[in-house]
Amino acid sequence: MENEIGNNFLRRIIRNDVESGEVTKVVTRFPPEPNGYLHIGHAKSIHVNFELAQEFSGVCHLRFDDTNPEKECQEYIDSIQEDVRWLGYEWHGEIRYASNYFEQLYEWACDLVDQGLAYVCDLSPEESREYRGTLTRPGVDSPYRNRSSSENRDLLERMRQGEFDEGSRVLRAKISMASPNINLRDPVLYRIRKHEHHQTGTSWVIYPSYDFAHGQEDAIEGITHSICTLEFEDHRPLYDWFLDHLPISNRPRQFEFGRLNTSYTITSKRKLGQLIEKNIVSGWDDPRMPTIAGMRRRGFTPNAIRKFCEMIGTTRSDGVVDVAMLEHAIRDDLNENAPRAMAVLRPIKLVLENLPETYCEEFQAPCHPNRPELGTRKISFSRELYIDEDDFREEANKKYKRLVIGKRVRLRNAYIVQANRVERDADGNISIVYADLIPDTLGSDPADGVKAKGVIHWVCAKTASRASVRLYDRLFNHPSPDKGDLNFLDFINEESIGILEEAMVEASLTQATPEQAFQFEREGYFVADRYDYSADNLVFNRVIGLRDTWQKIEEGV
RNA sequence: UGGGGUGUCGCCAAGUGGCAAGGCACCGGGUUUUGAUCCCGGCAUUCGCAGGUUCGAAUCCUGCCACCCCAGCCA
Repeated sequence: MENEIGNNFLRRIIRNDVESGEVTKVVTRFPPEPNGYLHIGHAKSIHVNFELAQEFSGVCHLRFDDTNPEKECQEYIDSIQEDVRWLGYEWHGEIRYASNYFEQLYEWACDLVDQGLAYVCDLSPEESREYRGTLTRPGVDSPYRNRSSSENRDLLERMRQGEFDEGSRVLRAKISMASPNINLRDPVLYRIRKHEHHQTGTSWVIYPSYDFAHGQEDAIEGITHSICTLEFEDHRPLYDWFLDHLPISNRPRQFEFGRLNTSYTITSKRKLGQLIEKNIVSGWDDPRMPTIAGMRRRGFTPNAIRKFCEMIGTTRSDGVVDVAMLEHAIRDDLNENAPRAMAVLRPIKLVLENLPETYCEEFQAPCHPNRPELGTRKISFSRELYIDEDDFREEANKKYKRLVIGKRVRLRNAYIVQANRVERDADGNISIVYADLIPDTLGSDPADGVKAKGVIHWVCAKTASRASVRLYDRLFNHPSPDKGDLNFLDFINEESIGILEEAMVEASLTQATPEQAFQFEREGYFVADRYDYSADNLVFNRVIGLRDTWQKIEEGV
């Protein structure tokens, strides 16, 4: 297994711990705050935590770090659980909540107070900021720093009783205002928030801070390896400080890895929220969103997302992963697993004039060219077909391998045809191409030896169904839309969605199920929309196009 | 100018003193009833830079440079 997915520093650390007997049962956790939808960056974290636990026969918890009721709600709790499950992971035991431990956390706070290691501070938020100092200047002790334990205890209890206003007091650890690590300058442990909590209702008006909660939550749950992202590295001394000074026997240890950044993508919850507010996208699950829900609706598979996470590795360096890698992951999965079908996105009619009006034939076409075990599906063929307007030109150079007047082309899974002439509509656009079917070319080359240059897809006009096809593309046209001073809103790709209402698809596609993915041959991978697809309202989303070297050639000319 | 990190091909990433894996992207060629897939080949004399130690350094030492994170009663 380790050869399969390579090596990384976390795996090495855990392996050492297990081999040395330091750790007997590996326990990790994925600890999201329920204040938004999960995105591709979370997927990496989920993957890291669950896979590591699995690899070492351990377990992984799902814990909601719900210490800030103002930003959290049940909708997010529900969506997060759904997304984790959809990705294919099952957490160990019940869902955990930081709020399950509020009483214990409070007791520990009292403990610190009794030890003279925490105090109630009456500084306002503004004053507090001034006393904290700056990156280069040490902080100054709060005038309330030396209150007696009993006074602190009294004040803390009254904070809990709701006697004081929000912002008027906090409980702080007494560490050092001169620490070069700003997180150690008497950090806040509890703040007053008279806000209903989605889990605990109105039973609390004071809430623990992240720093005071996280390590202790880990200890309570017996977490052995607490894995988080790099920005928490400066908090580790504090994480350890609480464990050192509280009556806790478990020793979880924190390790940090580099957050995922992907080109042409933003993952800031605030900014993603703005896209929704400004109606640039339809919601958290818009198929262009980098959220798990969005990617799911777009047609990504859990398998592809997991593969992607393996591909990018886990390190302590922070870089930007090319979104092309993500695109590769989904193409790779769908190429292997998606059944093929034919769909004409921009139809023009092809009439085979040498066939009788009533001509009708049926073929069995393989569902997958490289996997015969996936079976076949029935496709029908008649005098009138639809082909894509891009697949016909009245004249073209020899690089163009599709249908041209006087030339031949193979109809995928069917006969070779030769174009004769066109008919135009009132606007002068080609509306019908007339052609002849070359007899006896089903599964073999023409008797006259004149082969077809290329292959195009088609659908039978008699049996095809109209479908709505949504062509999605990258949401941004800049590789780092929110880097530095850039405003991501300036780089919205206006062509990130294109809706084709008149696509024509082969009859078998009326039998799809929502979220089923197909390769529309020569076009790309498409998925039946999770919500809007039904047998009488065919709606497909383009997940990703096929690799297109022809387009490169054309653009290069 | 304080503290904590990171620097290996365009991107991700192995490598942990013995002579630069792999993937993505890209470029050639072959197969092909998808201009797809697949297959074959190419793609870092060099590891941020400069010194030093060593028979030997991406790996050890010294100095420098660049970039990221931290001054929420957010997580």
